[in-house]
Amino acid sequence: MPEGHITHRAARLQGRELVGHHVTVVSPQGRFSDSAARVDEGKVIRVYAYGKHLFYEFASGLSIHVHLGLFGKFRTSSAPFPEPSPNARLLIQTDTYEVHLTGPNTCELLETDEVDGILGPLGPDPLGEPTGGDGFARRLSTRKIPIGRALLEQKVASGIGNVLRSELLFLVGVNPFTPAQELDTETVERLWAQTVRQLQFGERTGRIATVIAEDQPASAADETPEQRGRYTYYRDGEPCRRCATPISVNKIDSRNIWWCSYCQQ
DNA sequence: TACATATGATCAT
DNA sequence: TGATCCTATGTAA
Repeated sequence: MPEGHITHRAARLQGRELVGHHVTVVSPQGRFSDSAARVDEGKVIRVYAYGKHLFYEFASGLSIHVHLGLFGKFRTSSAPFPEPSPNARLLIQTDTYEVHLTGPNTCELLETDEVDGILGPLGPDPLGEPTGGDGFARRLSTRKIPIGRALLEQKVASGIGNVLRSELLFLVGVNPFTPAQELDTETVERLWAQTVRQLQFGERTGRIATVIAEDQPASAADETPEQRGRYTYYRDGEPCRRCATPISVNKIDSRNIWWCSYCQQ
């Protein structure tokens, strides 16, 4: 589920319903109960995302910090509300709308300076700061590690996940194992521009889909949901949509990365 | 019933 | 590099 587009989309859609309202905050599962009680009946003044982090800011100055991790999911509903899962870590309700959160990596209550401590180390967010390309380039220029690894480091750019890193490197024609600092300026600029573009598209649609019309197969009936609309992700052994070379897969730091050995030399 | 797997990140060694 | 945390789902046994 969660790359940067998901948190930004969640912040936009949930913020529309929650900001300005006094909300009920509880933790059906129990592990966030003490914190929930401290903001229960409080007024939400802002819901925002930075990279993969999402914050609900209350008039009291306290903020709920959520990071979905690999398993976290939001479910939102209008009244009448469904029965909450007993695993729900967090449940936020107005009279007419609710946010239901399961499986987050992080769900904690923070003071303002603690929020700053979370945001401080993060690299530019392509959705929050589309003009952050210079900062992105600066951070890459000192890294000897493979670009495929650097893209997942949230201090390089915040919001890129495992789907997008494979797709981005295909779109700019770069081999994932190229040392980050060896990329030329023009390539890094194209990489940033694609990151902004793809995350913006994902924010609007709720899904990372990178394939342009002329590369789109006539029938996608035999494609899995993971493969659909993507050049490389989960397509190992399948023909490249541009050159028909079978897509390769390898591990970088125990996570799969897919690429085309012809288009990305 | 058990196991594998997943768009993440941290901490210990 | 490996262990660990978090949840849901699909497939194997």
